Amino acid sequence: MKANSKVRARVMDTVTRLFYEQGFQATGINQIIEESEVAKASLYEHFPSKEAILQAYLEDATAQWRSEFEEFCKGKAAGDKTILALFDYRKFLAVKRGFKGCTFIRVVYEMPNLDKAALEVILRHKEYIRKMLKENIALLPSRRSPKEVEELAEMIVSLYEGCGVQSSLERSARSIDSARKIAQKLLE
Amino acid sequence: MKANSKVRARVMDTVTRLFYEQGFQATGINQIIEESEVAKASLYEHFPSKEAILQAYLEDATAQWRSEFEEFCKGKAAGDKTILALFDYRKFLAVKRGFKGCTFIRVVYEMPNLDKAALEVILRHKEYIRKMLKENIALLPSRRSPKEVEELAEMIVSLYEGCGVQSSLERSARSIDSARKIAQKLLE
DNA sequence: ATATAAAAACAGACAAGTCTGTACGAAAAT
DNA sequence: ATTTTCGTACAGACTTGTCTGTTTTTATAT
Repeated sequence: MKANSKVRARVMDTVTRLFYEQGFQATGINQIIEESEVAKASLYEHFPSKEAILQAYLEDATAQWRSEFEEFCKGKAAGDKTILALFDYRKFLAVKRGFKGCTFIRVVYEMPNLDKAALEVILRHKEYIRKMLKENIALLPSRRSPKEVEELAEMIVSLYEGCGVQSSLERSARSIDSARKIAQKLLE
Repeated sequence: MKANSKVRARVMDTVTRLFYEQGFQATGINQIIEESEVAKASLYEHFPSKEAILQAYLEDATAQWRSEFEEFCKGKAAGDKTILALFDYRKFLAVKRGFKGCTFIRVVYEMPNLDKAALEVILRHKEYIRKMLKENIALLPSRRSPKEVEELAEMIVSLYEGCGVQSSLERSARSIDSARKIAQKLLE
């Protein structure tokens, strides 16, 4: 009964909060066990190391992102509406969490020599977004060549990542709103 | 004779390398003094704390960035050529340093509760870039309203920051090349 | 339902090492 | 002669991870 244990869930809840607020390195094992209300021995029964916690966290967080985003898109038409929802979701998260930037880029930037497996999870996540963009761009009324689709997707990815960075510098949603408007124009 | 001391310069050279390669937190005082070939007492004679080293590093690095970028623009016409040089310089740096992203965003993302003074230095730097963009956009032959200038600058900032993030994920210059092309098109 | 066996979570001490920053007197440079 | 740099020992607090033994929970058998 290790898989559906409550220890794992409590640890994940805690690190989801702490890793985002403080960063991975600034969060110690002792703080994790204290705030999860879990014994140290129990934690190490579930995760062999702090690195393993990070790995599990990234897997959970990317999955959570996708499911919440898909929820966010419910009721929205495919095409431009879904693409714009990407910016709406980013804004929603940024406001909720105090403009500290993208969870995943944060990890990559904090640890330039990141574990290969961890980077893999993040790349897969970003690939999911890119694919979603391309599919939805292809659905738009104005017909575009594959090359044009590719280029527009690239541009929206840049806008998306760029406004995330910018909003964390300014600690405001201004750049996200702005990026959304620009994207809207590009999608016409 | 503290200002033109060699200790300060050697420490700055070392941390410029180490902070970028490993990150600030992962770089210890002991590693700094060892690789700078400086005694610990000497280091603390020049910098009251590790935080102070970070502050001096950010000031030096932003100043260095600007002077090197201006060197990079020498011989280039004002307007679109200068704006595109921003991407060329980013590519130059990214290739040279192994695609670990923007120096300054790295610091912001690594330490979400960064010192106010340190954040100030970074914001000033990013403001410098934005101002440079607006000035050069205004010089372009196709006349634009102030609002259009503002919006185009915003877009190029996003492209610039976005491709920096993207290139560090992919560990390649592809996204920088791509962003440059898109910028070129937008500037027509 | 109740007794028993097995699994899981517990609290906390401890090891072994890291970290930043201070203090000392000696050596070197100006 | 005065300032700077040096080497190094040290304090004190922190780090991750291990280990021990106890208590609680869960599953099974009667």
